[in-house]
Amino acid sequence: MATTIKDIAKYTGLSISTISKYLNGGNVLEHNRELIEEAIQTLDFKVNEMARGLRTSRTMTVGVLIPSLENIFFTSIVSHIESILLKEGYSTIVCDFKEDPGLEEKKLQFLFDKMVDGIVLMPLPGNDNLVKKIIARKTPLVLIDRMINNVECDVVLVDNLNASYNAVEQLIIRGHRRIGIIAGPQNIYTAQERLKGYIRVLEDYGLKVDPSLIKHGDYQIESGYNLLLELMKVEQPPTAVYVTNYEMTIGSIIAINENNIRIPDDISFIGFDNQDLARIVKPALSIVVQPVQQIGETAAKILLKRLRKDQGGFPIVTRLKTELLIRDSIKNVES
Amino acid sequence: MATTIKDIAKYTGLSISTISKYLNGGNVLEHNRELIEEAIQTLDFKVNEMARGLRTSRTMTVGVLIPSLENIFFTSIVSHIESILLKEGYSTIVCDFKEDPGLEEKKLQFLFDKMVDGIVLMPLPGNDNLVKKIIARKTPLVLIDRMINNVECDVVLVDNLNASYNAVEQLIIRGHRRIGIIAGPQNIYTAQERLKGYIRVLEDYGLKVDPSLIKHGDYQIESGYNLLLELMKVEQPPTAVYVTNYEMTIGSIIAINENNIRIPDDISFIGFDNQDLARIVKPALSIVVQPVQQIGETAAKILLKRLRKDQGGFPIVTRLKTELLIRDSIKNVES
DNA sequence: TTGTAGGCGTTATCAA
DNA sequence: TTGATAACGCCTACAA
Repeated sequence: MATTIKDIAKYTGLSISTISKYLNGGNVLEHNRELIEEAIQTLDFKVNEMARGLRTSRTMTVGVLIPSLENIFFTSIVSHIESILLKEGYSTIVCDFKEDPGLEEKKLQFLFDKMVDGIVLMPLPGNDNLVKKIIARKTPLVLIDRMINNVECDVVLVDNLNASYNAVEQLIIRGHRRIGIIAGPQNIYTAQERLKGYIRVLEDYGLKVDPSLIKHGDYQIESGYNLLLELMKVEQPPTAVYVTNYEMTIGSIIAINENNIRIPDDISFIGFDNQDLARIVKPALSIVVQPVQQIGETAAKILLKRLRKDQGGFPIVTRLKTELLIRDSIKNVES
Repeated sequence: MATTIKDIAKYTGLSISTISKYLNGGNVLEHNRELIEEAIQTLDFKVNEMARGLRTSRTMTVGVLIPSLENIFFTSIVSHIESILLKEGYSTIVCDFKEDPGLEEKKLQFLFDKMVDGIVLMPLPGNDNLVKKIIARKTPLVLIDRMINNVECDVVLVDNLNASYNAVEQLIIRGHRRIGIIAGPQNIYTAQERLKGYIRVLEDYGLKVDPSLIKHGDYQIESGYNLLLELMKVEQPPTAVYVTNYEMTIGSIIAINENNIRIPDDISFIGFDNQDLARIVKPALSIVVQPVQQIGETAAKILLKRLRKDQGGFPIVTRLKTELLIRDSIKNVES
């Protein structure tokens, strides 16, 4: 049997309620404090979270809901969330919904049933009412990666617009005038932002935006593969291409390899997200790198703040900067 | 306020204990059964796991302890574990210990404090007493990826020996006689097995095992990089190399690219673990693929069995087969 | 088959 | 500051 408050009470000769008070930060005579601490040490006492939870209806548990556990971008964010929360005694229940909206709802219900104290969510598009549901239950919530329109909520974003802007700008500076983009789904927030950055920088530099150079994929490997080939078949093909997520970057690279397209001679290339990838591919890829650690830590810290009932600054919208790694996949074009 | 058994009792006019009995699979009059089910539906009743847990000292929670959350091999196993457990109402607390033995112990303690009902562990070498600790507490435990000597425990393994055997055999069949291996740490079980398979197949085919062609790395990218270059500098370099985990495969590929080594002309290559990688690299890589889904599902199912107090077949040692994908990275050597 | 009553380990209220 | 006591929601003898 595990030791309980009762045991501590016996050991110290104090009452249960005094021990409980001490445990929750109340004032206790110096002498008693020492006594209690000694008892806790020697008896190896740990509060029973379930009993406590039953009384306080707090579970010291938070749910993290992400689209997939087979995606390094997501899991490495989770990893950083988890280590922050753990320090405060919270355990993290990770659920993925395999990119399936139906599952998203189911898993959320699961988390509700488990009575998590808070939730970190990376929402799929179109499921905005899920977010509303969470908020309606007053469960503290931090969103990651995208905002929901007309809903006030703490959110950690990446500055996708400027990420694109800076990436494409480097291509322009190096003389490229026809630049293709493999963008994401039009209903996904991050995809919209990344596309906006592309368009804006072209406009800022007085270049025309050619719709035939804008391809919308679904963020999966296959569409990266197909769209890259489509781009190469355009009447006047681009001299450079910018791919806006990890999976499509992989797909594009596969297409490039299988079709003997040369980087950067046939096409200059900027990809997204994964540093290892950048080095594996030859020549070394230029990529936009997202600050996964910061994303995770920021989300966790905001959630902890809310868990403490601190509503300061609500809603906190954090926008983190990406990093642009320029490697050997970009060619200078003579003008 | 959430609805409780009490509410169901009121709604149905039955007593709390009858409801409870029903909930736990006891016999109830057909008429009452329907009544209760109706009440549960309309009042949207969910048992309070904390109250139940307080009584039964079960948390309906299992802990999964893996070396890292930034490794697709691990996280995709976790993903499959999680979806099986979820169906049975268990939530999964994932902890990673960032490849740090100190953390491993800490996180385990965390799981104990959270009173998880069971644990799935992928243990680091040398921390065998952790496993013993878990067993001593009688917490159901399933090991993944490696066994512990002199300890009886359910475990899900991959047939690493034959994985290596088959991979290297393909190289031999294609005429290779000097085959290098980038093996893992000598104290890691899987690494030992993979090396054994390499040695055995060489012996079976009457080839001599040349120690200068066996390099031990630490399963990290960097060592894959270094060791591949070392192998190429051996007096009589190998014509083929077999790399025994994902990270070192990446490292090797980077080294190959940066040094303009050609696959398969300069060297034939078989890597490990990641299917995407195989396609990204040009030419397409041959690789050993581990059955991540089976690993996860098997582990989860065994754990569930134990959670049900079913000790049948203890200890269950499952050994799963790998798959060998042969692609374009292997050259036929004329003899 | 159903109901009564006690207790799981904690927190919170109120007196002392 | 401390202590007695009543919940929190559920399960489980035991009695009816």
